[in-house]
Amino acid sequence: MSRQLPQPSRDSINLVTLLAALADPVRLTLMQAMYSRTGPVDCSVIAEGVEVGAPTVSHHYRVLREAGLTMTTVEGRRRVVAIRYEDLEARFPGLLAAVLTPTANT
Amino acid sequence: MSRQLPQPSRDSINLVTLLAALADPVRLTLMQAMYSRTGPVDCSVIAEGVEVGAPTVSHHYRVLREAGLTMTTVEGRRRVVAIRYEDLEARFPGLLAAVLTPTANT
DNA sequence: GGGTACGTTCGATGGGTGTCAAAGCATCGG
DNA sequence: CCGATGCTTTGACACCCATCGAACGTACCC
Repeated sequence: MSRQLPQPSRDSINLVTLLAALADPVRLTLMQAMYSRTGPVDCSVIAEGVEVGAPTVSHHYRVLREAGLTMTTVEGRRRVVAIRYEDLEARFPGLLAAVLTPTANT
Repeated sequence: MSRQLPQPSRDSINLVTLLAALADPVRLTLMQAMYSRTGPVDCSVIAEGVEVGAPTVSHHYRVLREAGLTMTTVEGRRRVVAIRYEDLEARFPGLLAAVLTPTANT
């Protein structure tokens, strides 16, 4: 079956915490990879192209989830992750698009 | 006369650096205070309502400027600061509004 | 059950950062 | 010229954080 990892409620998402979560090269890369796909994706798929070890990737996924950016469900021994589009759009309209659109990169 | 403190060019503004600059309570407060006003404002006016010492405020202004968020000019012994609206809008459209609109707060 | 795969947690380490007190440095006013 | 003002710089301190190696848990499969 599928469990659901704990995450903050929509209303308790903090802007500073959210920005701090995005202000890291690895986490921003992960978010952009998720944003370019539609719907939930396997964690390991997203983590390709990231040059850090597995424990570090796990740490970053946790930070993203605890900041309210992502939603993680456990399916067997895999983790499936998805961006919380609706919650984030309701709370900070336009933020995701402004930060994650490919145009925004160098 | 009025000097102009050094700042990154529009094209060299880095998203991660920018997000890191915004991911601090004091700096976000300063940015929101500037955003609610129109045009350049005296630094000390903005810094009211911030509960840190003068050296710390100076440090935060520097971080904002070096991240490309603000523009500081020296007028006599005062500093005048302004958000770089056009550069930021050209580089990351919608970002300022998404982060600094009062709706975004708790 | 035993082995393998996938992810997490723990402990340690190195670097970065927010904060302040004290000192420094221009600038304005008398 | 001299004191006061406004802000910066320096040095120090405490704290947080990204990273890794090693060990730990589960879940799948033969």
